[in-house]
Amino acid sequence: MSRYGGRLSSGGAPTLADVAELAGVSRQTVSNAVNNPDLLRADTLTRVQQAIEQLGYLPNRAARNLRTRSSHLVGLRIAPVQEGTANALMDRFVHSLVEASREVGYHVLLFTGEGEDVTSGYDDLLRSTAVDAFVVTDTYLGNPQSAWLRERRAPFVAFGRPWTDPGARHPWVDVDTAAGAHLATRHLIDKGHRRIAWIGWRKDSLLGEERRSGWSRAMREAVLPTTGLASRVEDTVASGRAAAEVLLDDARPTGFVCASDTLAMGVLHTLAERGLQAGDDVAVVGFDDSQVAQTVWPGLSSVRLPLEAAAVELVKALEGLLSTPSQVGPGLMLAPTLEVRGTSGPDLA
Amino acid sequence: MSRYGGRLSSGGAPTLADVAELAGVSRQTVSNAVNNPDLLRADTLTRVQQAIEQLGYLPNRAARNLRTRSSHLVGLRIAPVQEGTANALMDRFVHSLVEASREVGYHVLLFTGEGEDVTSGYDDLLRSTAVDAFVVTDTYLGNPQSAWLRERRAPFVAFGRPWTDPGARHPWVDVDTAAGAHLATRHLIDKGHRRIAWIGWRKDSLLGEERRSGWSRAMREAVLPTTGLASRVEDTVASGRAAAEVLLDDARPTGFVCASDTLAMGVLHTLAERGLQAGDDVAVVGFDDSQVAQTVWPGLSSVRLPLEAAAVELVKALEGLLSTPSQVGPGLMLAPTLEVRGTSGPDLA
DNA sequence: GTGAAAGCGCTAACAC
DNA sequence: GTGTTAGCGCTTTCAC
Repeated sequence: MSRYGGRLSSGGAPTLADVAELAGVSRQTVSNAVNNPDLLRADTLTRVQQAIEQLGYLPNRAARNLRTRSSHLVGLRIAPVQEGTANALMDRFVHSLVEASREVGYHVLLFTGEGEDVTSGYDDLLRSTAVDAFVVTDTYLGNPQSAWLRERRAPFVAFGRPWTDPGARHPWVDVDTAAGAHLATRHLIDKGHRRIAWIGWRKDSLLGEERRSGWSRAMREAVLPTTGLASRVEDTVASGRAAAEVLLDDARPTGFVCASDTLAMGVLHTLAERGLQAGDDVAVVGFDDSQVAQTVWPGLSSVRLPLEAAAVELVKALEGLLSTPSQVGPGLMLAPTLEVRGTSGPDLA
Repeated sequence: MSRYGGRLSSGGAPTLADVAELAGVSRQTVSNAVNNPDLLRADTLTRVQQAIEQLGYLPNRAARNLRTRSSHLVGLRIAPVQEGTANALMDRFVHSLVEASREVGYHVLLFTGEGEDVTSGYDDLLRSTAVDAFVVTDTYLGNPQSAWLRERRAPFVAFGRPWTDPGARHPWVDVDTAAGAHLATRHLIDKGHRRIAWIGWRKDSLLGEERRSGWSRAMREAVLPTTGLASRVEDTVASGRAAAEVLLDDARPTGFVCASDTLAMGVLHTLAERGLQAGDDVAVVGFDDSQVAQTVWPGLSSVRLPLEAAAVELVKALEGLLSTPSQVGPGLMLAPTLEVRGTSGPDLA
């Protein structure tokens, strides 16, 4: 990839015309060499490729974008960090999304919602043809962006199923978190626990209810009690701690399964305050496999979401969507795994 | 922002020509209305703006980019998440960077380094004119990208000072982490601690040595001993734990200041294993104010870097760089703060 | 298989 | 102040 020392057309980066001149062909042939190599005769192709190499030519994106009416950019809206929580799924997801996108010739463009109006960021990007498509990540109930994007015929794929949108036609990928909660609960049952509490989110969270169903199903299957063992609170450490206090006093569980690592950390607070050993005295399993779960003593067992795989699948769906828009990608449900750490404790006698 | 129902030129999004026709002016006048409004007469401007509003017109980016030879995109390389550590500075930084960029009309484009060759990702983006500039975040010693970018006359700003690059001409913003370590150490001294240990990084980390200097200066100023109280290890929880064990056995410190929350978590592991109460028995202060520090019991005191401010300053520098490239932005050093939590413990008697 | 012509939508430079 | 002209670098269409 040596730089050509000669005179270029505009003094700036080499263009198609520069390559064409050097190779002694027309501009069109160079374009074909780049985009449809099999259209050229072998020797012409070689000659053009040498010229490209020599000049260090790379197609100008703006020109290509203008001509092809596509930017090869996908938009991703990122939410602010929730300080004081363990919630940080985006890092892993974003990195994987960027890598997977690059492999199919796309780049990820970030934007933020301007305060209240979630759709404003999408609108600008869409109407100014800045991105070809979006990756939507927060599809929780009541979020208008899916329906909004559909109305505008904006191509998008979603991480998260269309919970209540019956008209949804877009490809989506989601994680079966009920299976995750089931996995976590089953894990504690297998260790000998009989009274396993659930700390989840408020009832209006469909995702929370789904996770809860995994716990209750596992308990039901094992013919274990659930009455008085469930709590629904906000997703904060303080709420998790308070819920754990009440549950420990009233229901005497020997294990906790939580809808998030944030809530699980709250449980660990309560245990620490009462001089109880997480793992030895009371088992705790969280959700999301956050860095917090990974680094806290003695290691917080946690359900790990396959974020990397989700991103890869989303990019696949995106590729299909943009190449053959007619084909409706079906939804894809991925299975989470369980990371077993110290707070699972030993097998009970 | 109502959508115009009428017939558009190409059946797609409205263009400058559509607006011009509707407003009864030339395309150039519409362009001026958008980019140099004060060039128009008030009534013309109003008429054009109404037409723009009516059509829901937004300039086509590709066309504008091609013409102005700028993409209004800045590239940011993101590294994979370091699993098993508490290190996750990027989330806060990226969000702030995206917001600050948007306010000056820029978007952030993400890319990843393809394995070994750190510069390859930059090269492609640069030569294909995909981005106008870069934000470089890992300026640690030996990282070739600053020098590489300078050679290619690629505009960039750096989060992190040019540690050893004497030829550096680019604007940069950094955090005075020596001041942070000093703050943390001083905090423990003020609480009555006399034997305060340091757990930092290996000697070849200039950043690690800088942080260490904050500790040693604070100790020296207070005429306190440092001999045998410092440890240099890798940035992992296990290393922090091992270092804490040795230090507790050999040097009997009552407090620890660590170069990262990851190392501090290692100290907490050792304390928990020995039945010692973090805060009450031994004080611990970390670095980075990670979510781990915020959620772990009883709260890990930690030095907080002003990442949001750093991002804002970088965007300012970027703006200056791209509008008046001649003006060399000087380096800017920001001061960290200390988040005091439970592991600081009570004041000693 | 290769080349010539046209034009994507916009803005810089100039004329009026 | 406003309109006209030209062209950014590329790809699509159609001759040859």
